[in-house]
Amino acid sequence: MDHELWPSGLRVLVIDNNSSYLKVMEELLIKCSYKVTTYNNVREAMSFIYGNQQTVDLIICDLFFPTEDSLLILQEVTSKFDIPTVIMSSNGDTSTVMKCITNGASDFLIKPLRIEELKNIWQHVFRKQIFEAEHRKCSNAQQHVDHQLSYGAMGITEEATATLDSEIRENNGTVTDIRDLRKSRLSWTMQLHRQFIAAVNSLGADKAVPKKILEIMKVKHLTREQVASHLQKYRLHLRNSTQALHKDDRPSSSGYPNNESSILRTQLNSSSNSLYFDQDGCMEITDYSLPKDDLSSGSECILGERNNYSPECFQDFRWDSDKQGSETTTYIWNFEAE
DNA sequence: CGAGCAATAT
DNA sequence: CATATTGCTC
Repeated sequence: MDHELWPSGLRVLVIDNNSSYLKVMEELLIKCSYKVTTYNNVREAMSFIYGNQQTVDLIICDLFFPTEDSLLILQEVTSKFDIPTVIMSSNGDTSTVMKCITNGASDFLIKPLRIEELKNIWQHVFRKQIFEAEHRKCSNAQQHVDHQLSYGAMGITEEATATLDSEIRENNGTVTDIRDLRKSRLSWTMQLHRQFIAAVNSLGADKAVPKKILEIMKVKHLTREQVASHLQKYRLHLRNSTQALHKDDRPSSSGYPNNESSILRTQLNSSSNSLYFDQDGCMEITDYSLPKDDLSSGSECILGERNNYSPECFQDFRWDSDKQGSETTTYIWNFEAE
């Protein structure tokens, strides 16, 4: 699969009462570098979904014999959890397909599935994201514009994807969801890192463990492993910088006291080539912001308007480093360096 | 199970 | 390069 641009790790839940076909599906999906969970039993699958709503990106479900029951399940899943659901069946007559689609299915696939079809399946959750983002944008600022036409059929591609990550992931400058199907790996932006730091600080240096940090951050689709990895790096850099500051009174070799210069040097090093860690992450100053953590999970738009409704505003925000070609991950750092 | 750490992989 | 994963100890 393509390296950075493939949504690997997309979490797919497959339901089919035929266990051997489940196995086939699993292999195919793994070849697409998705994460797969399979169930041959609807009840178990449903209880899994109930317990892991935030953990399932897409459901692929066989059309079971009592078609009506399948449709009920379909309705429940799509309405209650808002998880895109694909129906597969060996019987592809039009009325069945129609029923599935009208009951909320994102797609209908004829049963001996080829891997090509599964490769493209992520688009359904991607679409959902885009529509949510667009919808939010409309309800935010504009009351009545003729949207229907504005993003009718395929207008989705260019503009919507360009604004997707900021629209989807940020709410008042607070990151609430990191999922971005164009990228396989998470990028720790300043915002996200600040929330991480806020969580660490509010817990206290000793009690800051990945699981609790994750809870406090309240960022959808962020995993404990990702937090752990970041925490590990964070502590490493923390250790390095304090270590450097400390051994600084004993200059390395020559008879100079040279204190300040080495401090400056270490600070320069850490701020230029690497990260945001020292900027607001310095733990020596411990409780620099205990209170304003979002204990109120709501995080509503109190300030109401961000002026980003029209393309013109974006141009104002454009950095000169903003050459379209380059990847999204990098220019964030330019932003931070300033 | 999960934290923490280093090595290793992508 | 930053992030993810693995393997190990506690």
